[in-house]
Amino acid sequence: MSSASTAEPSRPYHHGDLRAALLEVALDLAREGGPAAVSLREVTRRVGVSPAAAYRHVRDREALLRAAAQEIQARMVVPMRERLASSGERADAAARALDRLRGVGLGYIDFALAEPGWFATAMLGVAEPPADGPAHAAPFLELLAALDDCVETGALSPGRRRGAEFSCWAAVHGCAELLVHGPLRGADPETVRVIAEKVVDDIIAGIR
Amino acid sequence: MSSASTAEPSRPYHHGDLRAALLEVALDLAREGGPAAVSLREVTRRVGVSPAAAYRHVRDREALLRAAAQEIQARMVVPMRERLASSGERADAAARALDRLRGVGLGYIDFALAEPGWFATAMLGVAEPPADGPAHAAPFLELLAALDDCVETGALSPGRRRGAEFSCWAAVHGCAELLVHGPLRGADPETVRVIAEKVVDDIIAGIR
DNA sequence: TGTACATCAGTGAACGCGCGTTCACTGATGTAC
DNA sequence: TGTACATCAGTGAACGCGCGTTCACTGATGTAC
Repeated sequence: MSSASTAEPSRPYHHGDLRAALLEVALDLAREGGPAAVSLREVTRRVGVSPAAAYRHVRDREALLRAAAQEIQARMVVPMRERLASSGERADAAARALDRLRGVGLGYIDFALAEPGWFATAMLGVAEPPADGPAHAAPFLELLAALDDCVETGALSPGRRRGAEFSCWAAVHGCAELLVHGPLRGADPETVRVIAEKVVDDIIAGIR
Repeated sequence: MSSASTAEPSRPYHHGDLRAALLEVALDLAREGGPAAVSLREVTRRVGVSPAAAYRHVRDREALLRAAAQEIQARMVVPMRERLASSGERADAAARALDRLRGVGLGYIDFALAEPGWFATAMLGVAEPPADGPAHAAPFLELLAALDDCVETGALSPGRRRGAEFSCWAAVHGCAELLVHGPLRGADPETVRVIAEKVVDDIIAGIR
């Protein structure tokens, strides 16, 4: 029992782990109303603590927001991989790599549609990656891996690899942004799915 | 002189045309700091009028912001056409149509990079088109025309026309968004230009 | 042409809101003897 | 094992900010006679 202090930085002082609680509520607020909805006053209010208490665990509002962004990025990767798993078994390694690339793109769009508040918040973390974290966002790393896989399996010629990550990211990100905020927001899921698949297929065709 | 009341709704009462002045200053503020920087108090302060005066000419803050968004959209079309004009004379009508399509995309990205505050503001007008304006934003109409031109000149098969506008818009919009807010913001103009051209060329290749 | 009147653009003050951040404090906890 | 002490997480109140919007008003203008 003397080894109670495990890997987590949780300290059962007064609250237990206020920092974790703040982050959790910040994620709730971001989910409901995007980054603008994350205020230190509302976060501390929901946790049941005075506003000033937050400053023992977080430099300022922006630091909390960036921590939330990083957490969201990590969660984004899950649906991007799930789609891969559901693509079934294919004999052709190149075809599998392309499926994976497609899944990464569609998973990105799915996430944006399912969690628009989180999606908008995650972008803040892309703009300002945390000093203690990776330079590239997790979803972007997922895309890089998928593209490299395409080259290795021969689905994408090495000559066409350069800059392909940006074209893919741009198309998929723009699609997500427009579906969430653009003139088609609120369209029926069927239509949305068709459009998302066309955008992803078009950009994959374009980089090859 | 009795026909002084021309087409414009300007009335030389106290200020002259306060509505126009409010809109102009709103555009200034949006240019400097994006939509969040457009507050009625700051707008009226700069015009030199009391905050309440604005309510004689504008329903509320959001209405002014939407008016600004529509004006920005109209201005966006200019660089999108300029690129077309500078593409020179080409014998092949199909090649000219593709040049035009390319110019529309690159002009869109150029505008976003040159005027990020305006660009962000313009998107609000896309989400909520004004009741008295067109259903589609001006830049989007420009894209539709360029694509139709491609079909007419044979640069794009009619079968591939459907949905192409969304793929193009998504790629170009995502590219702009990422160049302005993403990890590459602040990159040197040379790099930015290369990336923008690759994204545009990739998506055009993809829809054909 | 001159005067009385109606109109309504713009005023000034106030309402109530929420925010981020700071400060001296208090009181529960962990630790040293 | 028991007590004194140091630590520092959390408090409560306050600072100063800016915002959107409303209200009764005042005063310059256009118009009707």
